[in-house]
Amino acid sequence: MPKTEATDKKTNFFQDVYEVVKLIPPGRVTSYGAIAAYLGAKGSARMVGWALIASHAQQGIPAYRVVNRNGMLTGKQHFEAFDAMQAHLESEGVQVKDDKVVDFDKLFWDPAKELL
DNA sequence: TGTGTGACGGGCG
DNA sequence: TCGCCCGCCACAC
Repeated sequence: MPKTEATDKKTNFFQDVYEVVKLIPPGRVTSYGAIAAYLGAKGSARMVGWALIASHAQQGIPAYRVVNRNGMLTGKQHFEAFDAMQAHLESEGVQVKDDKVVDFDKLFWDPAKELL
């Protein structure tokens, strides 16, 4: 046994979150709850947010495409720059107004459906 | 080992 | 409609 799965288990959770986030297509956004539900951890959306914080250590993780259920860029304060999150979204064609994603309902990307 | 915290979500008044 | 509380689970101290 190469490694203890019990210890690797939590790591899988973080990696799993990264995998889903990386699968989010440009110009689209999703919510923490959607990712949590897709991972089977429905109701534990906070864990997704926690994983996103750790995602800073990883590269290629478009965490700026992940917002809360209201479409608000609640995690922007955790970015290198407060406007980096909004800038990235606008760069992909996602309109952001008052730290909120415009037409969030249309741009919403549900991994449980799209990634089926 | 136990307590507190957190990039959330849903329910209730 | 707005605001508050509870639940949820992993991690840090």
